[in-house]
Amino acid sequence: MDYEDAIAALADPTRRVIIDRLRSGALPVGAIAQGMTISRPAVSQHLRVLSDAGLLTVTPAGNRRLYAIAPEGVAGLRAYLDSLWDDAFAAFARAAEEKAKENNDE
Amino acid sequence: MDYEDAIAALADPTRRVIIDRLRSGALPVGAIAQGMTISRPAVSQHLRVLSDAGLLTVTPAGNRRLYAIAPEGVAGLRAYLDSLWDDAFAAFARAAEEKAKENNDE
DNA sequence: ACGAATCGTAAGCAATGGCTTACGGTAAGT
DNA sequence: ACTTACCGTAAGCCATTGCTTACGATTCGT
Repeated sequence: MDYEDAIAALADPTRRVIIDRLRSGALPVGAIAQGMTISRPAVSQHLRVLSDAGLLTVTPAGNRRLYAIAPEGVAGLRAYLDSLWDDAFAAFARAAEEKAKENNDE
Repeated sequence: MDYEDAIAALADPTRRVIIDRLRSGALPVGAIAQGMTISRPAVSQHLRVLSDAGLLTVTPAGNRRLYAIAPEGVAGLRAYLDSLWDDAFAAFARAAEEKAKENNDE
């Protein structure tokens, strides 16, 4: 859907670190910020960007808020890249064939 | 080469427009810049970023320089996203099962 | 050999983005 | 009820980035 926001969100290295920490499952903000060099509010801001991009889901659990990776958001990006790869490979193969024919002509 | 540079390069909307123009095959700089709102040097700068990220190949052809999408660069990004999707989906399924068991207990 | 075309690069400027500190708001513990 | 813990938001600062104009280098056409 909005793969554009998703790719912009994942372009930031810090946000990829956050995503990596959520690979094994949902975590509250404090646990995510734990051991990171930036402040907790900074992490919150990054989480906001990732959620807005559709890459994370938020589930309030009492005192805390659990963030988890949204598979659908990742799927959107995959669809874009798959389409891009199909076209890129087709164009590449076509160019290679073109070149082979050229070499044959001489 | 690095998927990190590749995703950062594709995060820019203007650079995605450039990539889209190369989907059907290689083009010289002038043809790419044709019809775009930004100046030709600006396009050159974007092409530089995309090449450095391993997303484009450059082949000098006499007076001009032909830019084409590098399938390998796109493949690197796909690998990262595939890995991310695998983990995200596994965590999602695990969480769903966890929740189902909870509902059973009461 | 000379002029035109194609393209990359440098310098400078305006805009965007990420970080920190400070603060407010809600839920849990006692 | 009061304190503590957890978290989001606002304001401000600094670095990065994307754009333009100006210039230099290389190649094609005549």
